Amino acid sequence: MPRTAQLSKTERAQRLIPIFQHYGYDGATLNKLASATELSKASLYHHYPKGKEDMARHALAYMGSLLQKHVLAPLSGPDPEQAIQNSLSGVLNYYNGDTPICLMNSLMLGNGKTLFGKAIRETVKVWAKLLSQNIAKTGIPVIEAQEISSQTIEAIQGSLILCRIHETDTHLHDCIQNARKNILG
Amino acid sequence: MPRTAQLSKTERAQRLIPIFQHYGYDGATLNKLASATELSKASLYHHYPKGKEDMARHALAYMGSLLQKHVLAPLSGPDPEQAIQNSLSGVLNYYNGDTPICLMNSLMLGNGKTLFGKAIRETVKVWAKLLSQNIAKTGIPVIEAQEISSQTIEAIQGSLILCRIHETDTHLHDCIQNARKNILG
DNA sequence: GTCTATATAGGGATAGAC
DNA sequence: GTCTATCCCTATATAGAC
Repeated sequence: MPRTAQLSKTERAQRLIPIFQHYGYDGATLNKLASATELSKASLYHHYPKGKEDMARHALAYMGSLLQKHVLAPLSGPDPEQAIQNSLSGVLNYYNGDTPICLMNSLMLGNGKTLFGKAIRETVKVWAKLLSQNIAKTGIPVIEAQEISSQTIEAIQGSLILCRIHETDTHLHDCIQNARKNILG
Repeated sequence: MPRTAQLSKTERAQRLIPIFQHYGYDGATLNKLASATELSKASLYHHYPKGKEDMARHALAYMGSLLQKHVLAPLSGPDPEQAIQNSLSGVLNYYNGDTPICLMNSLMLGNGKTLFGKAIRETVKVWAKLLSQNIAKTGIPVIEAQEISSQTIEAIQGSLILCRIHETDTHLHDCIQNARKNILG
């Protein structure tokens, strides 16, 4: 355990994330990022030599690790129905604010899309594939399982949009409830 | 018909919109907006005295008029099932690119959210209310109709996110197909 | 590893000629 | 109604002291 820095790498990522979520890549200024981390702009460059791009990359990587932990890893369990159940619950832990926001979505505009669009696309593909495989394992035809998987992820993303618009978390919770019903009966 | 300007107000709005859609409010620079309209930055200020805020406001207003025409007006028809059918078809006309993008969604970050968040929220509320009223008129209990309406708009927004990520329009078309089935059987 | 100070570019916005 | 030229400010990034 390094005892040198005031904030650990993880803690810094946790401070950077809300800025990118609320302002997007182009709207996230170094002044905002410096305030959030309680560092000077120059100090930020010590930790993130390539500047804002590095900061966003680390923020995205940290959220990627949380997605892995809460949403994707559960989909590798032995029992498909339990796996889906756990993964859907994990979605609520992954998107966990009063008004939950998807960092990947916030980074899909302007320079953010140019820099991270490909990585985000691949992440979403992995999620959709793992979910569809589990749905198929419950006895649903593969083609149909793929459709349900895709619709589920779309519903989650859509609910997050409405959460952002109405500044609430109810749409996401309702969405997960519906997903449970639709997939698991 | 004024024959003075090279581009009409509507034509200018049509040029500004893609910039705000792809870059968001903060990412849409005056240089990009000037290029898109084939005007100098100074000329833009003649048409939009308050600058970028005015440009985004006009872009949003123009898309609002299209939403009214394609999606909302049909919901005032006499036959609720036909109204829903026409409105869902209208959604495909409203979001009409190779990779359809929602301007309101692109403006829900950073300064865009500060400036237009309230107006966007009200627009979505109107849409949800009109849709739910029509669903209720088909004989579905009001509470349930509200849920279906909300879920439909969420599904549309979610499908647009996936269209943006995968650079396609298929998710939106599939979404509208499913909405037809879900609501109209 | 942190900071102040600074360099350089680009952003939004305006003046004023045509 | 359009433009060039300009202004001021902020944004990103770097230099170099501590």
